[in-house]
Amino acid sequence: MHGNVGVELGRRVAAAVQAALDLPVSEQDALIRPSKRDGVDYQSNIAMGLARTLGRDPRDVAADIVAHLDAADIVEPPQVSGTGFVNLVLTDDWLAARAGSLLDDERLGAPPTDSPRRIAIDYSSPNVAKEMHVGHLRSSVLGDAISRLLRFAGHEVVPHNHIGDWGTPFGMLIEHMVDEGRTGSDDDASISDLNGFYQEARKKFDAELEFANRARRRVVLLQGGHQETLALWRRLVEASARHFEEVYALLGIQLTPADVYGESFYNPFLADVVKQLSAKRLVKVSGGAICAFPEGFTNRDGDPQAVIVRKRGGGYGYATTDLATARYWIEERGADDLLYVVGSPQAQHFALVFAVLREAGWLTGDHHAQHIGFGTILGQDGRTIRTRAGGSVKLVDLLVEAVDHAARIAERTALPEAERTAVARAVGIGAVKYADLSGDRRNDYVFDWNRMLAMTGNTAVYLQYANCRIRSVLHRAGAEPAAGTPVLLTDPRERDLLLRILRFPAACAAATRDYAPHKLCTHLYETASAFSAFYASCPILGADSPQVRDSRLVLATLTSRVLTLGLSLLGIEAPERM
RNA sequence: GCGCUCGUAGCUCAACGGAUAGAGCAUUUGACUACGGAUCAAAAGGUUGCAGGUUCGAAUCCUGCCGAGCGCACCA
Repeated sequence: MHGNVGVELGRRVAAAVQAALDLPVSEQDALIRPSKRDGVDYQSNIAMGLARTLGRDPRDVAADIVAHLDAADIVEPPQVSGTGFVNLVLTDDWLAARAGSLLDDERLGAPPTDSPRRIAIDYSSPNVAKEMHVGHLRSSVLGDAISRLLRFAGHEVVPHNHIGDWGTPFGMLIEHMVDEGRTGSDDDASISDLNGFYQEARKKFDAELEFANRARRRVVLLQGGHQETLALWRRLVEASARHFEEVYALLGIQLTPADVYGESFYNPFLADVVKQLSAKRLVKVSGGAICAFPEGFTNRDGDPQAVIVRKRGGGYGYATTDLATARYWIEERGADDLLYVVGSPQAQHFALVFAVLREAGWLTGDHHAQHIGFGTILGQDGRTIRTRAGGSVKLVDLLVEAVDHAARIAERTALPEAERTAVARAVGIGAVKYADLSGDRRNDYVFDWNRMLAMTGNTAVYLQYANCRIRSVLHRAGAEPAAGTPVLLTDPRERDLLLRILRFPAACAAATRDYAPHKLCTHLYETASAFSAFYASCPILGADSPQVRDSRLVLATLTSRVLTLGLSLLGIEAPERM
């Protein structure tokens, strides 16, 4: 019995098609869909398609399938309806038995994949010496949620944080450190205001020719491995790393210092990448630069689109780094798949890089490389979000503000101070992350405190609150129901809720397959809504009989576990009380 | 100019080629000494940007327009 109800039904229907029509079809071909018809749980849409190839009446084909369907242990006798739909209704007995068996299943019915892969995923990617800003929020939040989902599905996930720690800005920064005398070993704290330090250096770089020249020479020293320069560079990187860790801790992002593979890491491989591409005759010199011209891309003049792998002056750009990165993860680390959680504007860049990788043979048909693009966070004015002064919004400021907003909500609770602080954090951070995850990632969205902290509708707070109500009831009940407690479906809302709970595996699978956390969000919201309806009309502790009370405690327990597990897969906390 | 993404209720968003396109907010109307009302139930709200096409069936796939955003050689 497959944990995903739709998959199990698909197998049964596929077997029926085989038996009735002697046609080989897969469980996917069975086209099992949750039905919107009243009183129908699932439907199979397979008969209409088969009827065409068979030259038969779709209703007859459907009737044939139904006649051969071996699923009486799961569903009521199926009905053919409309133009050839097969309507499936799960039996109450089967539903109740499933509920009982989920009680001691940590995964709530979601089976691990039967084809686990090693997946290298690139997300977050902040820049050294620059404070993290809202521009890094979506990549961090989405990448983290997708990583958690993939790991839960049973894949080996290797995150790598591709930080910007190399290149021309570092000559400028290091030279500024020297000018300011911030070279002593006890000066680390003095670079804590990273943004300010960067801006000072930038200003000086633009204004003073002499400084600019020194900065350029310093880049050469850095890339040439000059010891003192490298030592200063490392101090910058370390100061930044501390800052990243603070933000990740506050935001609940799982990236650690061990996951950092910055641009500098790939530096030793760049020359060889160009050499190999050259040996494969995939590059030529154009305008003084060494370029690849992958098939099928044209630039604005209608000429082949260049991917510059070595710049005119001999330096390397980000395309080369990305090529080296991909090659490293595939060849050195044995990755099957490469995922990049990077904003949609980079779509063409990745298409070009993937094309070059395939032409070079580094990426083969066995590998799956995908750019997981996402839309921009907009301000109330519908433009890219900025501070009133026009600068980029610091991520820490944004998160602190989120926690402050949430603290105002938590103020009227009677919780002890320490717990209230933790709740404010869970609610505030959860609101920000959920706002980022609950819509299709491709869409831009407008950042709006009121909407993301709303206590009704599809928000993290609503889910967290629903869970707290359940936890409160369970706490009052004294003990959680034991595995094997019989479930009785005495009210339609109990059945609705249970059916929803049993669809959790399908929601997880869809969210994972499409790298679409919002599909899980939608499901959690529907689960919480179904619980609220159940809760409003089905007394749990005050149920008419001990049997019904215990049965409802099972439903409440399972609901709480769906919400808690689901939120955790999104990287969001579910407090006991709030 | 070429390419990519998007256009769904007043607003914010769902909908794996399937039946009568669904939620929330806002609006209107009901329900309660309430296991946490931060709730539930119901009404109203749509020519899915426009026009063709493919299909038994299209918001979804194809083509052309209209509109929005982004990208298209040495910043990453």
